[in-house]
Amino acid sequence: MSKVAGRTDWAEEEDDEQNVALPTHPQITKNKDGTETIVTYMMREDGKKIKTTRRIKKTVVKTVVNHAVAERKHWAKFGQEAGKPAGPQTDTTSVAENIVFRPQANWKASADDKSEHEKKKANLKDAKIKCRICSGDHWTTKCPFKDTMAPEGEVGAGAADLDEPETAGALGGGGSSYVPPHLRNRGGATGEKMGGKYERDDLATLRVTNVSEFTEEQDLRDIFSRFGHVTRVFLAKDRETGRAKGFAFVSFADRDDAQMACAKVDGYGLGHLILRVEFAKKST
DNA sequence: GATGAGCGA
Repeated sequence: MSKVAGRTDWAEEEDDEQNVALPTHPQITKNKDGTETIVTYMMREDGKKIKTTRRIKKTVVKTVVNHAVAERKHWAKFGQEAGKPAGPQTDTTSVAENIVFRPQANWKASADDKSEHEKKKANLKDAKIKCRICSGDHWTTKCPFKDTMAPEGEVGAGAADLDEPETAGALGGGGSSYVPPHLRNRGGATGEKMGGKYERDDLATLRVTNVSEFTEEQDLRDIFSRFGHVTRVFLAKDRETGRAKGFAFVSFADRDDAQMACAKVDGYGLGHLILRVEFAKKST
């Protein structure tokens, strides 16, 4: 002990060959300088006794004690820890700094930002929307006549395609030049049901449900790509939180591969959940 | 249990 007192390090381990019964509780000695020396003994699996001496500096901290937690600390240990003394055992438990959750310091500001954003959005919504085809209060692209009529002052959609082949998609017509990626290049070699029933070529698309929120698109790609060429993986996520919503779409180049994957992956366990796979239906 | 997002006025 006197040897220990002169040391500057706070913890050390040393073997002890003594053949006496080991104390089951830590031996705590209060030192004059306000520190405490805690000596614990334990038996290692190979029969060696380990004596651990720790010298700690006590700081007075006012702590809010959760009574349920405090009470649990006195429960008898069970399982592999059965019979061990109270408190963390150094051979199985490492005690680390308590991690405290702190909301962002400027959370209020960011909340304000958001409401600003919402306001802007609302303003946009309130702004006058007038369909360029029928002058109704909807977007031109949403016009019920967009397939049959061109916006006022413009040539028909089909003719526009011929006149301006560089605009990747004025097809489907309807005014706005923007065409979302998945609708571009329609009229290519892919569409079997160009009659207009399918918004997207979903003939070889599987809907995967019961997907854990920890799953990523790559995980799904890894699973499905062994059945054939996966052309697209879409994992539905909440746009606000970024959390996976629990379902996904996986498209194959070949419908037969999709069929096989559907049969094989349905019921496959990913994470803690069991995947459910079926052919996708047209989205609403 | 859930059938994808995207622009624009």
